[in-house]
Amino acid sequence: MDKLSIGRMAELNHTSVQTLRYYAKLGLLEPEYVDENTGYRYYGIKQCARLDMINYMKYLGMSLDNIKAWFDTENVESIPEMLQQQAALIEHKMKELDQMKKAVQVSIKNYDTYMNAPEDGHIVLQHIPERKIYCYDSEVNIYENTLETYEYILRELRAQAIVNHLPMAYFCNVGSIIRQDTIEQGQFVSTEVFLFVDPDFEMQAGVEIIPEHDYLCIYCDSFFYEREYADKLFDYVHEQGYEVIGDYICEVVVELPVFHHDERNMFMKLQVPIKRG
Amino acid sequence: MDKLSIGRMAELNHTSVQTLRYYAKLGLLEPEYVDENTGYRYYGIKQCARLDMINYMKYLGMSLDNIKAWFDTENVESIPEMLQQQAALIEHKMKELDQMKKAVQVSIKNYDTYMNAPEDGHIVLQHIPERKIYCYDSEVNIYENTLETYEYILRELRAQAIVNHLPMAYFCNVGSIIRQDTIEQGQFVSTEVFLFVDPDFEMQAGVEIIPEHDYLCIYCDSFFYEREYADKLFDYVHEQGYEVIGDYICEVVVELPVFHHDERNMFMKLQVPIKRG
DNA sequence: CATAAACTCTATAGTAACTATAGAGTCAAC
DNA sequence: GTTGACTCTATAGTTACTATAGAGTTTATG
Repeated sequence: MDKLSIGRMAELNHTSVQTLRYYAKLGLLEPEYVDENTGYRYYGIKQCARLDMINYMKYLGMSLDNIKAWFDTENVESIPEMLQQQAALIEHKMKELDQMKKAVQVSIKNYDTYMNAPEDGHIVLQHIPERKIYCYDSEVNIYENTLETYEYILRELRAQAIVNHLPMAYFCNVGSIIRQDTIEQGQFVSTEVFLFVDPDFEMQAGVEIIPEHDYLCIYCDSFFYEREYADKLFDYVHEQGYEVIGDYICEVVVELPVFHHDERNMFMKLQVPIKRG
Repeated sequence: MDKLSIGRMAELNHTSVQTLRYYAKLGLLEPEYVDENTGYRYYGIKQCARLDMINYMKYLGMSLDNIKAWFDTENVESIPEMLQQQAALIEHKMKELDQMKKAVQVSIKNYDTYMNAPEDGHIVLQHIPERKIYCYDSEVNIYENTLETYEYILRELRAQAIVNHLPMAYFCNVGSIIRQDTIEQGQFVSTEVFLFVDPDFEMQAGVEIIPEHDYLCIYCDSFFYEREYADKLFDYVHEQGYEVIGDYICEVVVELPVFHHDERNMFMKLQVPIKRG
């Protein structure tokens, strides 16, 4: 008496008939009574308790397999431990999401920069606050070689970043750097690439701070024009009587998911810190 | 020249050969050159750019299908919009995780209460701070009927909670309530069940506050002994000359995932607010 | 009581983003 | 020329279900 058909049971518990059949198959929740002739499943109302527990454990992020194993052992003492594990798991997922959120925010900011960038080739003066980067020295001059070398160097930077457990999120904002002394020697040579990290990222080998400064900036939409545009930038610096007071940076603002033969399509912001000479 | 075998390409990009084959099959990243005779895939180093973009978009939470659709349209203008969508999605997931975290914390707290509970049948005086509950009146006396009726009433409470968009998280902490006036009439009758909600849960129909008070409490490990234990509690109240100053509450502290015939196995904390008479 | 509508059964395929395997063929080095 | 490492296709498995087909059962209505 008081047996519930599978449909009614599903309805009462806001689930589907298929789900109940699936649970029955897994041995997670077997109907109280099964008609031998028709194979019809009939549940007792008290079985809702077990279904509630399944749903609750599912909600805590456990897999059906785990839940079943749980029910099979019926070990009450280890409940707090498993709850602690779930708490840790949730904490971990939250951190991941936090990283993702940051990554998206950086991308939004960068696309905004891209959309509102001054005309290509136009030089602008801009105050840029302090930034933190994670640098990798490839010991190969980026500008002596092709886009292919650059790709290899980027792979190495990434490998380094992975080895040092930097979150994936940072990978959307890379750049290359030419040191002040190299520039002063009139050379356009760089062996270092970097990625921007959070201001609160811990200091360690490879991590350095780029101080706040006034920068002269020029935007450039192709890897192949960087040199040309940078020359223009430095010409301007000298023409206007500015003095270079730090490293030159080529920041990749966005990479556009539009490919010419699968090649990178980058939008870069070339920048050099200056003061009135 | 400079073609990468699938293994090398996988290695450079910290992914697996199968993944690359899978992407090729989906048309997401097709090798630059495929040997007609052997079917061997060969990639160009520049194709890493596309793979980077795939990984980045994946990291933002997009599906491969979406990514492909994206590449196929190559619509740069809608990038900010899609980034905003991803941001919203992440925000939503974070809220969900937050609820889960709360649920786990409540469970941890409850199991702690359970593990450290005074001896079964022992009466203790305890100060309990203000709590907020979401109440549902079934209009059926819980104590006149069986566990089965209780199950049905719980289903109704849950249905109500779902209609009112209460998060699932709250469902791990339910109880029933007997109003003060009913008790004063010497009746042990309740038609109301509830679930605890966050202190910051918005006030609405069904939500009420249980004020802070000193409570006499007794713990009980079976649905069937509630009446008996509650009697004991009230006897004690009178013996000791206390005065009941609010509603009686039967709080289900934990439900143990140990089933006798799939039945609920509850650990309850019966509590009545009092003052010195 | 007959019929129709609603329900249930089993079995199979599909979902997403891969991983794992078998069995056959290919490449690079010694 | 042989070995070992690599790659190919094709298939099955993963999770927690959903969807479907085709057959049988229960319930409501006339």
